[in-house]
Amino acid sequence: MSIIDAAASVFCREGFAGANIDLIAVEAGVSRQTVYNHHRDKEKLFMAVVRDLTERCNAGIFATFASFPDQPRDLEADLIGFAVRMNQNCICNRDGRFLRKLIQTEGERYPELFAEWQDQGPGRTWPALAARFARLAHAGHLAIDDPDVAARQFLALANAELQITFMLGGMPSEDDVLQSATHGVRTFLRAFGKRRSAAAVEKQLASA
Amino acid sequence: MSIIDAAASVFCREGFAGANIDLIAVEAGVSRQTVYNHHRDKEKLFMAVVRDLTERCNAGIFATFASFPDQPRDLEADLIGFAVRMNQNCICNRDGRFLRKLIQTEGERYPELFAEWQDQGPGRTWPALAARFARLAHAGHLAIDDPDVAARQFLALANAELQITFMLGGMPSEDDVLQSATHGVRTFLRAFGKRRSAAAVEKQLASA
DNA sequence: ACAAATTTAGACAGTCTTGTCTAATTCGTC
DNA sequence: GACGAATTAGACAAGACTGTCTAAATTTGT
Repeated sequence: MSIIDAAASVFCREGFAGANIDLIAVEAGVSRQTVYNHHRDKEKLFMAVVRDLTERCNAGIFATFASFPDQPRDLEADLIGFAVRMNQNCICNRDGRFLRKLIQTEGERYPELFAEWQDQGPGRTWPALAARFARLAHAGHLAIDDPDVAARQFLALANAELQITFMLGGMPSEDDVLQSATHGVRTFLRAFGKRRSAAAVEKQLASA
Repeated sequence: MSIIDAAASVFCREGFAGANIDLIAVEAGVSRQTVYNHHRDKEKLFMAVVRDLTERCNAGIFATFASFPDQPRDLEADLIGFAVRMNQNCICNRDGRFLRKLIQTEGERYPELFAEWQDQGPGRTWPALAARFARLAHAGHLAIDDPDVAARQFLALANAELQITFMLGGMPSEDDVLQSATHGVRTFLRAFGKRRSAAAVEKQLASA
């Protein structure tokens, strides 16, 4: 395991103050001095960890975006699949859990570092997801007013039942992820799906 | 400020490992020895803090539940008001932010303590909120299959746009809270509101 | 095989923290 | 005012951690 990986693990488990450089060195399989050679001090090491995690998470998120159902065959099933992949590959995986925890625990202590994360992370991924939903709406598959709002609500709904697990830093089971995604997507489609509205049917009735 | 309050503040800012008992004593305006007299050691003090916060947050949540719109005049406006109160009085206030942060940062280290929180907190509040929505549905104001799912999704939607602020431990502005609640409730009602469905109108058409 | 660069083990000073102890002081109550 | 309980300041030992240093060992490239 690389020094950065070991450091990520220890920083997450113990917090910045509680993290022990000796332990990081042991876990990385190197001597303490090597840690200090590569990364000047504890704080620099921490920054390197956050940057590394942000980068890898972003890569995972954009890779998963590539599987967004732009031309859905079964909209509900396709969106559920996408939500599940999003969770499994980006939010619940090692990097995602670690990054989230570091942001939560140390975010206030390093404003500039996490401002950078916000720009590079959500600042780039949210609009990208919103654009996908906008295209889906434009193609007639959804009825969306504000794609940015819809994108945030999509993720919020897909994770609605995993909140407590996330809070405690745990890893939800595959079943939990699937169930939360299923319920979330169903509600999302009840809100934004393009069933013929009652008004449209009435109009059709009137013209008949 | 009481010892518990000061400790909550310091534990949240610095984490358990980084929290300094001297600092807690100063912030509480007592001597270090008094802290040790009241709470045997750091860990006991931490437990007392979590218990106290859980209790106060629960009280606030149930107090806010009392203002749930059981007989809504304007369902959208009433639910938005409820969502805003929920956020302002329970989730974004001092106790709520502190408790959330302690759960996130130290949850894994004290499984039994936070299992207790889960039982006493979400374990009691979620079903209570679900019951309110069930009643609202039974009275004909909403079309809900599973009130537990709906309750979780209601909160997820109401907070959908505050996630990043929560992650960083920040305090969203009143405007942000109102906007997130408004968008969230609108989507919630698009999904669960009782407009006549297209199917119902068709049935009416067929019988005519 | 050799030279340069890197890594290692271990010692080390300096700092910080926890939790205890003691003796003096303050507070509440009668 | 007097007595018992609580609080305070400060010293203290024991332990932990960071970051540096040195000399030996190992790896790397040629």
